[in-house]
Amino acid sequence: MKQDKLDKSRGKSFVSAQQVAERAGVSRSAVSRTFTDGASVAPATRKRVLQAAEELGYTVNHLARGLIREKSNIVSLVVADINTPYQAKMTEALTRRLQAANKVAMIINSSGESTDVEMALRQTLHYRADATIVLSGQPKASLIETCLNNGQHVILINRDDPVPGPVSVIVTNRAAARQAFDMLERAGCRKLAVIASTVGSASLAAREKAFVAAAQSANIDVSVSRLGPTAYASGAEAARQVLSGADRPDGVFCVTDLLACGFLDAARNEFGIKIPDELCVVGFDDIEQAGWSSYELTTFRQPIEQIAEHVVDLIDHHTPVDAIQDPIRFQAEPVWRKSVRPR
Amino acid sequence: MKQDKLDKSRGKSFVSAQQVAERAGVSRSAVSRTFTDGASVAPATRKRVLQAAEELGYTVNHLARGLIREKSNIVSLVVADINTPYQAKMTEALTRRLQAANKVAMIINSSGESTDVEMALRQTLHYRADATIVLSGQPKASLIETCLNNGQHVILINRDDPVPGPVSVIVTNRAAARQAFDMLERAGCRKLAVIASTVGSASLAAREKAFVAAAQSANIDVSVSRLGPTAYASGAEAARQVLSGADRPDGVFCVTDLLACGFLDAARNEFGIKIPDELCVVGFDDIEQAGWSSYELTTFRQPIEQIAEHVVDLIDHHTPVDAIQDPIRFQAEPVWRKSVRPR
DNA sequence: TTGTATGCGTTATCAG
DNA sequence: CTGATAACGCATACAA
Repeated sequence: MKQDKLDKSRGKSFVSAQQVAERAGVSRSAVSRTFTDGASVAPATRKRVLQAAEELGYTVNHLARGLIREKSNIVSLVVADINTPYQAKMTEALTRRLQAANKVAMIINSSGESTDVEMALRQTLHYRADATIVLSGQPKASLIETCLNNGQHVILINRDDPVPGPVSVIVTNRAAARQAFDMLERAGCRKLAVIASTVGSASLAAREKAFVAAAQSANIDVSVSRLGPTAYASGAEAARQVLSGADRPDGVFCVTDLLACGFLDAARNEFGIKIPDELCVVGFDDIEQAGWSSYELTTFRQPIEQIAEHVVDLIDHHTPVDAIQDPIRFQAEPVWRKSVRPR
Repeated sequence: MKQDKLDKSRGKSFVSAQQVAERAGVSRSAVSRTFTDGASVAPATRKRVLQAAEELGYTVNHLARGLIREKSNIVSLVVADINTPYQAKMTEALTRRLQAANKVAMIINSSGESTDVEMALRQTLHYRADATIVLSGQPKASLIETCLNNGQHVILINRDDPVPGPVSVIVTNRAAARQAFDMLERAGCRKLAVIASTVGSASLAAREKAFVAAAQSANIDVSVSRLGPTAYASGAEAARQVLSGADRPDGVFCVTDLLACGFLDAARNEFGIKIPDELCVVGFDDIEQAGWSSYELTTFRQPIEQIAEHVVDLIDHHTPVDAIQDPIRFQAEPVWRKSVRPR
């Protein structure tokens, strides 16, 4: 008996409620009740159980608990480029708030191939996640439906696909892009360029199109460059192409801050262009680097904390919806720094 | 009967092996065997099961599987500043490789308070994670021991605490710091400064001390600044303090690239100092921004991919160790760019 | 190869 | 307030 307990405590294996019950001299149920919120258990019993648990190093097995409660408290985050400043920030906010709501984040790295997103969603199902938050990739509608059918909550962030079922949370891309045009137009820019990317999501495409539309309806010349992923190097490459031509643009809208940083660096260091005197640049996202003194980039801030808060709320209250939902929109606010001439 | 199946398939709830078995006209075990590697099942049966599963949208419940196999395939990652370039990169590499090894990463955000790390480790136990990888924070030895006692693998990355039990993976901080000194000394620097941080981990402290020791044994003057967390702003602030004095240093070792970026920006943009002509700067980590053309920072690269590969290997092979293990060391290689004068 | 029976660690239900 | 018992979904030893 005693021997058995000793073995267990050293035995490199998890302690069960049964063992705690034996040590405390109560039933399994008493132990269970001690660890479930709102269960009634006498203070004395509770105390004895708690002590036994402490001594044995007992921890409730959430795998088993999730099995019977049909609620795992796991939320999966499907994300591709966690190492990208924007995604990293979003991931940080989401995991922090999820944790505060007594949930835990399982992160699914869907980098690269198209099959990966599929695998990712599969994992989500394997572990019976209560919800899936998609930050990257374009999951097939059929897979989303599977998640939904299994009672999972599916939340799409900044991928405004016209898929019915999941809840979409997006930022006011079009309005912000129009505002970006206004900024540049008022700064006196008369020849514009927008730097987008080849792997653009719906959000990025929306920014690009809205900007172009605004420029065209104001009869101002615009060109569009897409040459590479949404990364620093692509922005620099775009600058090389766009700025080496005869008539350079005097105003540029980069669909992403990362692109803008690359563009700015190439423009200044390779072409010796003065920002914002000769060229104005507007970015999007307000990543940390946008505020660094080498960039001082005028951009649009995504309200990441608000988005994260809202998403976690959504999951917590779990309003199951059958109908097609309108996406929830958050305002992207302009952040004035020094890459655009004032007024 | 039939009605029941229909209800289940629409009923926003997960499908069980039982339901698949009924539809395929086989036993539960047949279904189970179809989905377990290396189990013997007739091709015909297998096919029928697979089809039924497909139709019903069945997915193996890894929670239940983990319960009986005593192996959840969950690995938890304890990390504080995921939004920091270095940690983000490491997290990306780890999650990607974990996934390739058929495991899934549960991320525990241990930002802020000291109790958080404790809570984090607790979560790790709740979900019966097979292993815990600690990237941030200083978990109490007692908690680590609890994890170990429960048969978990504990891996500490870049926190070379003298705790027996867990496996430590670290980078050759001291050697690299000495090399940093050599770089600066050969570049002709005669008055040095090291920029560290107030919340320094053991790794950061090791870099600082080794650099100072090297300088002192060569009879070269060194000062140490620690004013803030390991962040861009702290580096900039350090520059303001260090460079406003009468006799400025002509060589600086920043314990982290993030600090170095802040230092460089302040030095150039606020003091008009020419890098590397008037001042040489060396960083550590080789984050992406170190390669951006505004910085061109000479630094030391942490072999993140190698580390991640090794860590995942370690978890896969699960060599249980009772003895105190020597930390596994990886070489941090110098990356020459333009913030240090050549020769 | 297949099916039956048992157990994994929990919690919910129902008597007491 | 407490204890016995039946699920939860799955994998396996054993018998067929």
